[in-house]
Parts: sequence; C-alpha cells; structure tokens
Amino acid sequence: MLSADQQLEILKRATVTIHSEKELAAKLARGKPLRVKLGVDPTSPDIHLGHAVALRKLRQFQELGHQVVLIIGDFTAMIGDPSGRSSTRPPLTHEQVLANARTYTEQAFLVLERSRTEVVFNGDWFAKMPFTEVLALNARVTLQQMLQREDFKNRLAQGTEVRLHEIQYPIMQGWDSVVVRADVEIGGSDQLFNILVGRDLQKEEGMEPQVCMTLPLLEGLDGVKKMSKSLNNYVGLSEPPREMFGKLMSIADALMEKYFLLVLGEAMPADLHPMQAKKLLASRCVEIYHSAEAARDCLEDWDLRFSKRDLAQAELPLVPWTAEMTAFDLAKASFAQLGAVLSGGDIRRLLTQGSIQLNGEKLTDPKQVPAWQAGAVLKLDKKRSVRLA
RNA sequence: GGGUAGGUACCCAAGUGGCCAACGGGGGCAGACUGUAAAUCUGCUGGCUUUGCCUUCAGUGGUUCGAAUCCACUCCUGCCCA
Repeated sequence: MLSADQQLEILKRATVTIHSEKELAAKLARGKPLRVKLGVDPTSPDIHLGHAVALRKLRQFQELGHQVVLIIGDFTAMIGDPSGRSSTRPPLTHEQVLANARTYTEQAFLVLERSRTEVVFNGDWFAKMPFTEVLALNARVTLQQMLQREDFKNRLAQGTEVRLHEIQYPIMQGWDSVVVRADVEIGGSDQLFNILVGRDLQKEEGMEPQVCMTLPLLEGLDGVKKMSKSLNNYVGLSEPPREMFGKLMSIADALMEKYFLLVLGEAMPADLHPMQAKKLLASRCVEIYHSAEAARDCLEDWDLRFSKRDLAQAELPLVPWTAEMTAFDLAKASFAQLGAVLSGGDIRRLLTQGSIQLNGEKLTDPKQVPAWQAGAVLKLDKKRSVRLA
C-alpha cells in the first residue's frame, strides 16, 4: 500500500473540491480501507462517459486498496435529483427503475472491480422508513438551507414550480451516507450541496463526517451542457464501437483536452494535429470499453469512409431492393433496415435537400426511379450509408 | 377559501373569429465550405397514399357558414390576500 501522502497525491488529480484535504489525509493516514460512496439514480438504462468520470475515480480508490459503496438510488430515482434542473422530473415507476438498475450495475463493472464493490439499494431503508422518522429527519434541516440551492432559487425567481418532494432529495442523499457509514463521497461538482448535507447528518449522528470530493462535469457532445441522456448528447459505455468512435469524432476541438483528462485520465498530447488527437481520443476510448482490436477496426473504417471518402470499399449494411422502387421507397426501406424511425416527411426532406446520394449522385426527386444496381452505395445522411444487396 | 394572470408544436414565445399547420428565437436535421470539428451562409423542421388530404393550440361541451381565437364547465400552474 502506498503512503497516505502518495495516495492523496493520486486522488487529488482531476478533482474540483475536496472538503477537506486535511480530513482526507487524516483518514488515509489510518491505513485502513476507506468506504467510498457514490450514489447513482438509475433514471435511464445506460451509463455514459459522464458517469464514468466518477466511476474512474472510484476505480482509483480501489486500486489503492479502498472499498467502494455504490448506492443504487432506486428510491431517490423516483423523486429525481433536482440538481441543475429547471423543471421537475417526470416520475418513474419502481419497475422501470429496477430494470434500469440491472443494466446500470452491469455497465458500472466495466470500470469498477467487482471484489471491492458493495452494491446497495437505498429503497432498502427508505421504503421502510416510518413517517415519524421522515419527519424527524426533516426537522434537522431548515427550509432556508434548502432554498439556498441555485436550482431552487432560480426556479422560485422565475415562477416555475418547485414541488415539496424535490427538496427532500438532498436530505435523502445525506441519509444514505449515514446508513452506509461513508468515509468519502464523490460526485460531480453539481453534487456539492447534496454531499455536504450528508456531512451535517453524519455529524449529528455522532459520526466522523465524510470527505466531500467533487469532480469536474463532463460536457456532452454539444460542448455546452452536461452530458446526459435526456439531452441526447452522451456516449454510452455499452454503445457499439463504431458509434462510440463516431460520436467522439464529432466533439468540438476545444473539448478534447477535457475529454482526454476526464475520459482517459491522460493529458492531451501537445503537438498533434487536432484531427489526429481526436482520432487518438476516440481509439483509446473504444479500446477501454471494447478492445484494441475494435479500436483498430473503427479507425480503419473511419479513414476509409471519411478521410479517403471511399464508401465503395467500406463495409456497409445491405439493403434488399427491386428495380421499380422510387428513391423515396428505397430510402425508407434503408432507414427501416437500420432500425431508424423516420417519418415520410423527414425522408422527403433529406431527399429534396440532397442528403440522400446514390454513388455520390444526389437523388433530389423522391419519385424518381433510378437505375439501381447491386453493390451501389446509398448515402442516407452524414453518418449512415447502406449498400444495395 | 378570495382575487388575479396564465396553459400554443422538442423548449421559449407571437397570434385574440376566416389570409393558421400557426410569426420569431433556441434546439435539431440537411446542403455548401471543411478535418463528418468549430465558425459562416442557405434550406427544412405535425402526419400521410403530398399540387391534395388528415389531426393539432390543456380537457369537455356549446355559439358560428367558419374557432387557437367567443361562451360554459372541468383540470393544471404562477402571483397577491387569508
């Protein structure tokens, strides 16, 4: 085991705040494995690179010999964390949440070590909590404290609703820390408030308060907002390699440095052409979540399709056709083949605007019946193409 | 409980009897330019068997030749008072 100082040095990397470093040093100095908590709300079935930032930090703790406590917020997910939200979340049923939780933990183990991970569900204690205890818990926190939060303050100022159950969220997350006796809790920088509530509750319970460690938030593919499923700007850990690769290639240059640091845990190589750097980023990421082989394949495929623009050689999904199909018919069939649900209007729009191309020729008239040929390449949009069977 | 302002497409928001599938912005998609990046310019953005038809403006019912727009009731939200 490394010394406390050495550990601290490693753990401090790529964090936003640590409350406090002194406390963390003291805990590490005892030489006993720490219980490091991360709460996740399974509001969607997939874990993405944004979640992975925290998971990677946990992995770092594990490699230093510490114990991870992964709290599945099956109960809190039904409330929805109000952090960073400008409106109330739509409620999820417990069945949905449990189904999500299964794929969630599965994917979390792409990063975490199973043997040093304890998985618990907070419904185990909250579902059984009597109302008297709920009230007692609420009595410890003031409304003023809760309303200090930016999210609530903004919503109040704007006259949008804040429902009472939402202000319970930080209290519940804090109580989780008490129940699992967390030594450290980590989360995104938007979790600061929630994690600090945990410290207060632990202190009141006569426990040593947890260290609060926050990590930078990873912006999504749009480069502006936090990566999230609901904004559809995410890269899922279990996405097929080529999809993962393609999504990473579409991020803005300015974002690369952060992605290198948070997704790969490396510094971005200094004097690489941005295009090369991005390819490296995408390859390394595919390598981590799939394999080196998959990464090579993606890179090759990418070069073939886009750098050399040689769709003819690329490996593409095959689409059955008949000679009398119109451009519209075949485009529709192709999208269907790829499992994409587009309305006729969308397809018509893609056609008339020149997105759909047969061997590089724009098919702008939906009703035309081109001379289809086996092996011909039909480009559908920026990312998708098919080959006639 | 009383008063008052509201509920329009993915989001914000205009429209207050026919010219409304509904101005404008954001977001999204596509084309040009590129490094499938960013920026910029242009176009599109309810559905369909698309020169036309169908379903939309919280819900239900009504007035009218004709309603997102008028009336009644219902549901929901903000604000003020209690």
